[in-house]
Amino acid sequence: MGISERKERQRAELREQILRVARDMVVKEGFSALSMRKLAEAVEYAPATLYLHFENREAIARELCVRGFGELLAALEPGAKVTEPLERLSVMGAAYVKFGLEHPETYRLIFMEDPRLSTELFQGGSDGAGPRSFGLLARVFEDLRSAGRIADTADPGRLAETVWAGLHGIVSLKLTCAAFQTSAEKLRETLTETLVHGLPGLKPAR
Amino acid sequence: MGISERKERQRAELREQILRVARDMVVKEGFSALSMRKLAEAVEYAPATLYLHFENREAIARELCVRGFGELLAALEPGAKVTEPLERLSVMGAAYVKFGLEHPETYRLIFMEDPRLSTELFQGGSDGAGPRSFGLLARVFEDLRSAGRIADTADPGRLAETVWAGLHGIVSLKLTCAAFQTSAEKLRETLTETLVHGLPGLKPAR
DNA sequence: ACCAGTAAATGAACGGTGTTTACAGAACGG
DNA sequence: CCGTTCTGTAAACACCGTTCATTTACTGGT
Repeated sequence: MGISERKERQRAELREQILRVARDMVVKEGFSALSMRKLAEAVEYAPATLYLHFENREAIARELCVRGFGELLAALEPGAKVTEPLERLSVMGAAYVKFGLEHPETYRLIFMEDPRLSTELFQGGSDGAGPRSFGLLARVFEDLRSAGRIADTADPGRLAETVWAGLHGIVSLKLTCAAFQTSAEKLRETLTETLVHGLPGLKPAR
Repeated sequence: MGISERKERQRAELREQILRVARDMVVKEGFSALSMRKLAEAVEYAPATLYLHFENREAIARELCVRGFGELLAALEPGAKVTEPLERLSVMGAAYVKFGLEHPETYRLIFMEDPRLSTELFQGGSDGAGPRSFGLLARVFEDLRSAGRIADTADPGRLAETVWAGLHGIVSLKLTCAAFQTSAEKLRETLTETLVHGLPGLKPAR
């Protein structure tokens, strides 16, 4: 009875091929250039065939989102192993920014296009790539707190969200407003450094 | 010879009406819902007529961008009058975030769509809304430095870019990833507070 | 070996999109 | 009054995502 298995395999294979080609199109020319007709042409099937494997264009984009986020998570994981929390913050932040700049269209797809594309990434208890990667960042501050190195009143979750927002701001501004002069890496450095130590040499008003 | 002036006036009026209706469409349903045909229908002209007033759809979007940024600048200006620099940072930051959340589609158009839409905003010496509003933020740190309240070595421009990126990160994440739990205003507060004073009660590793 | 039934694939259509162009009409200056 | 200039448009072009009736291919059962 290996025959239906082969069919299942072929089905999965085509699905995979569609996603591969779709990914290429997005990476090369952005999400808006992902056309169902061109995609069908590229995989050498009729447009209607795509709808046997995906509900619609958005479903393809969602799948690309999930996989893209998986890559982002993978890019963050090495840095998460650094022991010293503040150094870890630095390394992971740099990895995040690097990923965003090296995969601009993937990053756009996940974080800058339609909210519907990314919602599923960020729900579901603590499994799911979204909460997982967020957890990696939050642990920096949990570790600092449990080591008594920051105030007990500090909220690790909120600090992590703040850092994430800052990193995202750097990447996404670089991707849309070429105007910013400072390099992304220097901005990232200033961000983490200043978030940790405050403004250099700050004195109160007198 | 008031006749050609009247024509000129009528021409400008139609142009303005097109922009008004286009703005409404964008504000209500987002940039992607801005259709030349629907726009033509709404102003009761044939689609081709729109091309007598704008080069193409993108040109309309660019104009909306410029005006939207003008509104943002106007929203920032009151806060820029606050004397105490750190309080000014707080007030302006809050105004920025408020603007982004209250005009999501305008904000998206300026900062999260095609880079081509916003490029012109950020060039041209120190005139232009882009550099002007950036200057407002940079002055916070210039003032701090010239008052001897932060280190001479601190770079006001870089600090301003960092803050801007952080604020933008907060707004744009709120607009695309509903996932984030903390409210935008609390994130903004944490961002500025922490950027100024560093992590609360930080002690070095021992 | 044939037949029924199922799954895969498609051609053609529907209703949209931005944009161009050839043409019509009105209004104006001389 | 005529010729030019400006305004406006219908029609077409080349796309787009999606649906559906129909055909094709194949497989399990007789």
